Amino acid sequence: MSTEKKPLVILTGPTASGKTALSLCLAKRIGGEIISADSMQVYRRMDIGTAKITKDEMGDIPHHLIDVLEPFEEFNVFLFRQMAMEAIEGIYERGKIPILAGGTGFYLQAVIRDVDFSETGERPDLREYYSGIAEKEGTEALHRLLADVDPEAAEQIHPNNVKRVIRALEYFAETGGKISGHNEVQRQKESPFDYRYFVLTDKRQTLYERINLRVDQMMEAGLEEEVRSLAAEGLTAENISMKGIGYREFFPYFAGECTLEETVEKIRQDTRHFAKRQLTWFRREKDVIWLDREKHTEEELLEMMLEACASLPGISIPPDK
RNA sequence: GCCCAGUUAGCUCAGAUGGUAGAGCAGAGGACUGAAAAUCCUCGUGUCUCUGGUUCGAUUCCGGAACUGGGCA
Repeated sequence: MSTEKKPLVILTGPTASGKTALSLCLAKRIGGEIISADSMQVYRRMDIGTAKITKDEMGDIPHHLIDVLEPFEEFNVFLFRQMAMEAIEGIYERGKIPILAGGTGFYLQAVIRDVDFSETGERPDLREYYSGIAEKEGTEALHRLLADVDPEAAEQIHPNNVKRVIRALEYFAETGGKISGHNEVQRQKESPFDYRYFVLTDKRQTLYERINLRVDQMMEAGLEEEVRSLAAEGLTAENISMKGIGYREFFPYFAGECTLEETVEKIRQDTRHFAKRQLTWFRREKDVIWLDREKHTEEELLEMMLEACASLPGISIPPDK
């Protein structure tokens, strides 16, 4: 038991698994504040498509990292980690427990494992240069460039995964070092937190049904209008915010390239695929506590969480009522 | 009732002048360390509708049946 580690609760799971509601219950019981670990809910005016929690639903539980950016602004892990760490510090000062809630596994990992991204930034010019090479000479040619400077990374990254090949090359150009080495160092790090990592899940079929239903509800709630007005602001498929599911699918429709029905079906498909990828990510994480809706009621799940959290440093869980 | 077309993987369809078949989508698994709701990798045996016939051998050719479209009455 390392006493200097700070308490941290993670509540995640695939999209539409019901994280939001559970996170509120938990926050109330353990005196927590919620930090959204979601790459899209940070954007203002993207409410329906991100299934963002409303002010009403929040009640008196403070929420962080929601509605903090304009949709044309960039966002990435580095920024997330920085903002999340600041929020966490503030929560400790208030004597509360931070609850990281959201479905972006990569972001969660950056905080839990204390991954340092500070030594290099983004170089749009380099990215453009390298993607030019990929286009003109082929992905294999680009991959060979990486093999020359960082054979380990080249071996780990598939030639077709141009985005990651570019990042590795960008890293080398910026620092003169190998990204494979950087990753190795970060992987060895011990977490600065005493954390409980909960993953909410359910039977695959149930999850998919819920996703389909939720997409319909989003459409009824006016998703199309939401995306239209964002597009009217000048946002295009190129903006990072518009890469979000439920947004990017509309652009071909606006351009007259497909029907609304096709668009909606595409959103359902993309969301299902996304949920599947999330599950793959969580399965790989160690130390996760699975909360299976197929086997337990919501009350039981909450009890399981409270029990697991009881041993966290500096926590006090008053009995219910 | 007659004529034509179709019936092949969960779906949409391709295909072999006869040697038991393959794409896309769906689905499944995986990777992931400054785009992560992103990006990328891997995985296809199914009574080729049924039934007779021809044939060494038929899902492929011929006959019949069923079903589904379309047309004519």
